[in-house]
Amino acid sequence: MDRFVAKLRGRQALSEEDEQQLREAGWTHRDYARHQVIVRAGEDLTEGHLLLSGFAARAQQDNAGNRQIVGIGVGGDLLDIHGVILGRLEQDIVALSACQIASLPHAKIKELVVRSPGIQKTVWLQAAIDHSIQCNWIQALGTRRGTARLAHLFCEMQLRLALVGIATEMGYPLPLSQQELADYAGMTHVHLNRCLRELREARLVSFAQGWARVHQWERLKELACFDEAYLNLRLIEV
Amino acid sequence: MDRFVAKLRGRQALSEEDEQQLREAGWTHRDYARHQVIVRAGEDLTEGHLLLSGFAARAQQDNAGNRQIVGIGVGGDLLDIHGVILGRLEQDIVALSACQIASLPHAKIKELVVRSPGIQKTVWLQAAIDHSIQCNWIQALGTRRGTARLAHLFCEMQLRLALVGIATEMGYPLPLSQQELADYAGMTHVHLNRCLRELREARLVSFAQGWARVHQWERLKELACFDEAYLNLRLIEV
DNA sequence: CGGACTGTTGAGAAATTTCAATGTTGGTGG
DNA sequence: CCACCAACATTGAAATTTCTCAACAGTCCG
Repeated sequence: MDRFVAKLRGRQALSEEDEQQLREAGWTHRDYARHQVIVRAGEDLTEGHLLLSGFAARAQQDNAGNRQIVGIGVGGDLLDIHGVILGRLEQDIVALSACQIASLPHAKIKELVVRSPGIQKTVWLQAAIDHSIQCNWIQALGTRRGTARLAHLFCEMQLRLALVGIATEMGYPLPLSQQELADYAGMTHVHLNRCLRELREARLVSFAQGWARVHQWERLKELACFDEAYLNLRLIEV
Repeated sequence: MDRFVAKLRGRQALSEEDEQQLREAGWTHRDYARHQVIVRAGEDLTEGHLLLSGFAARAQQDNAGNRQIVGIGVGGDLLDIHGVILGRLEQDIVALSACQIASLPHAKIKELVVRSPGIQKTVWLQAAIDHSIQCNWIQALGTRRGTARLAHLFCEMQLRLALVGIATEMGYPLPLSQQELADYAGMTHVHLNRCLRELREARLVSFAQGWARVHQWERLKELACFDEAYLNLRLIEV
């Protein structure tokens, strides 16, 4: 059942005992449809959410109604680590596709973390990688524009999804509308559309009907100034 | 000596015992001058760094040489929490002003965190707030431009510095050159200069010689669509 | 005094947004 | 099966923002 708990284990060298504890912690499984809200901003939060399959967005809205997607979660991601300590999130977490979610009460998470150094490390590691991804996205927003910014996005997704076996040589799913992608990339959907066309015509990446395909990895990386070190894809020893 | 350890305590309700443990953990004190590198990107990292006084920037550079400041640390901030688990950072941490730093070996940090739930909570809380700040900065970069983006920056700094008693009704220090501020705001220093002028002429904020002063807090907040909830300024119970 | 860094301004070029219109697709009910 | 509607995608053109290039003033320091 929980191939993603196993995935976490494989990546971060959890012991069998830790894995056992995780599996039997008493996860509640729930399915969400596209556009359903998984966690609502500002509401009291008593459970942590693990995304087993599908795509989820962390979206923030300001008083003026502008929406910014501040992060995208993919299979195997803990979606609201920081909610455990704060007891709420400032962002909505929204399903971008059909999602399978496993959730666990905060109390139980805290207990697991205290009891097992391996689990604690796993959680911290995910937090550290999330942080790293955000830093790099800030860099992309601040220093790159148009096509280069999008190139970064497609590079990052390619690697994150390859890690969990979702991206193949046929490309990968990325179930966002152009409007949603624009909310993530920090540009208007009109401009996004034109940038996508440029990338397509340069035969670097194509994106249509929620499916992305990288045609020229090296040149795309170059355009994006993409350095994958920040994703910490290789194992880290305890 | 450690008024900032005490500050952490005050804010997050550490027990006296925790505070005692923190104080006596064996911090190494070091002073840095403006522009000195405190942590270098990619190098092995064996200590965590607490900024006692001064300002520090997390700065990231890409192959093309573009520099982005992804965060600013102020007195009382743990600068490299995530380095504890990753063993290195992808960013340089650079002193923006004279800085007093207290550092502690990772092993000791891990030990403290395991031994004391209060300290663990303090560290997590800081990580969660850092995350929150980053999310909001991503939102600012993605949805606001020019003066509104800067307005957000000045609002945030006002509150973060007021919390540690640095911002008063006379304003607050912000020891960045316009070039550095531009590297943070994701715009050119030329454009930044013009935006600063606009803010000054609108009598919302003034910034000169490393000193910022907010003249019309409410109107500034409004321009920035600033909602301070994300800073979690109020206490959170254990 | 000269040199480096910082801040300021102007003007034209380029990127991006805004507004508006049109095409395309997929689903739903008749 | 078709008509129709609602998202979604695409394009054009003008307005606005931002960048680039270039020049110049101020300050600090050796």
